[in-house]
Amino acid sequence: MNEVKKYRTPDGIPADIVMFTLTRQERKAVTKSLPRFDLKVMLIRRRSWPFAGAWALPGGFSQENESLYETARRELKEETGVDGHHLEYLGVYSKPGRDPRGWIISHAFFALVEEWVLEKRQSADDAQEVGLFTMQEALEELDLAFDHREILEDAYRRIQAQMLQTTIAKQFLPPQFTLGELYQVIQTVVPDFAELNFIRKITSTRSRQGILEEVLDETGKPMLSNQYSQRPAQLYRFTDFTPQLSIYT
Amino acid sequence: MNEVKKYRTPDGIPADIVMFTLTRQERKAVTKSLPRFDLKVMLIRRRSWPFAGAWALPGGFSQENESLYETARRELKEETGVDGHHLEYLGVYSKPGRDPRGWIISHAFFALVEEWVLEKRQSADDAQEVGLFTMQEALEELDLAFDHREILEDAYRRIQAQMLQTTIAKQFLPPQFTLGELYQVIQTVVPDFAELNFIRKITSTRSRQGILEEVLDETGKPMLSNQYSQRPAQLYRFTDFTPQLSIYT
DNA sequence: CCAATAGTGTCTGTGAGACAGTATTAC
DNA sequence: GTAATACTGTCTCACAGACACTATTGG
Repeated sequence: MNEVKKYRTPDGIPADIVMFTLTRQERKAVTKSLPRFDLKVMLIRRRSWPFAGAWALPGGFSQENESLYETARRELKEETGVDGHHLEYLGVYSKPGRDPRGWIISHAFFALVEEWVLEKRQSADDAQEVGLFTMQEALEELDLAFDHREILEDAYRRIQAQMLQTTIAKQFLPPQFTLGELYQVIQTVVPDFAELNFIRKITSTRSRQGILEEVLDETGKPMLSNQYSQRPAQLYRFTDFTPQLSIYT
Repeated sequence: MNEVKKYRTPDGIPADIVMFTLTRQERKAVTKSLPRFDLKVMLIRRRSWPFAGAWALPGGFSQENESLYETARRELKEETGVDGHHLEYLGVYSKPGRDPRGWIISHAFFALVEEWVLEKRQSADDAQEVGLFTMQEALEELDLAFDHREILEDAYRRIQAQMLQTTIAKQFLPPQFTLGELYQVIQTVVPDFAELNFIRKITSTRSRQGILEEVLDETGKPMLSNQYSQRPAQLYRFTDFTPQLSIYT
């Protein structure tokens, strides 16, 4: 471990960011109805070699005076104009030959961003072509630059696992929400998720001392919302509690 | 992304490996008894600057023609003399100043290794001082080099989560094992784990179509073992099934 | 018989899963 | 009334949790 500098060192250490957002679908319903969403990812079109013209994940090189998380945070802020988003490390991509420019080891992060942030970015930036794509479009119809398809696949798997095992759903929800909204968000990210008795289970005794709690108003009465339904629905919020999952219990 | 080589680049990209093993405790019981284990980690004592004399995780620098996983695999094989162990990526450690030698970004992995492999290594290598330490010793009593204490803490958390959420327990078990053995392994890694009705739950109807299956002999009769108990116990093996955990179900 | 592990019996309460039915309210 | 969502009723079966009890067998 003390032969530093005798060997060849990498040519660059970028951080690439998978920026997820939920976009709201247009719905033509005669009465109020629950929003439906699409999970989308932000990509930028490369203008120069290599992979000129291909879509790629936004990213940038790390500098000596910052950690990789700080690199990612800086890039995310540069891309969105907003700070404070959920940003999480995904992994390292270091396969030889992954970047024709040389020995370049990329660190992937994923971020959860509100729709309006990316839309603003999309319209504001005339220097760079920016696009929002569904997972299917990005994974099956585009030829992404570098190994970004692999990164995106990993990120997709990760966000799906996180959606079911953690409370990151809150990143896509207002502080208070109805169970219908929560269900829509989960289903958007994990289409296979189907729980017939979702309300039952999430409000059952065990879960009641759990991840969600009812929102009460000043007088202690349950707070309702009829934003998405005729019949008002109970508002919930996430607690600080994160359950420990186990396959053995 | 096309300004490569104009900027300063890192001075080295090592992979550091947290090598976990279970060591068998001596037990003085009058009859056959279940083995008790300690979770231990392998450290090596540094001989040169920086942190000369301090204990550190084994590791080595990545080369241009290999991915970081391959670096880790190579280092693991060099350290143990054995290939094919469970080896998993843990994360990147890139805080500025973490290594006085320069801009050095480390990638941590953790590996699960059998006790005998490390014991052989320990006695065979007279060039390097090698030690096996319990988590408590390593985290509370030693001053580890670099940020290796932080890495070790992360690895400990990770292996505990993995032990409960995946079937890596099988890495510490023979292909066929009794439920008592499995319970000991889980409890060694996750001391908080306590399930009064462990056998009940793991063999209940739902779990029966689950992660474990009974081992049968050629004639279809259940296979038993009395290695650790007077009364023979049913042998089990892990299936290929890995359940999807969710906080919403 | 004893020690040590490997189970089973039993009881209560609660959840899972399926699906029908009722509630609410803007339009 | 209708549409859309938000629940509640009801039923069966299985599991969770607690703890006592029986089973096995080498020494």
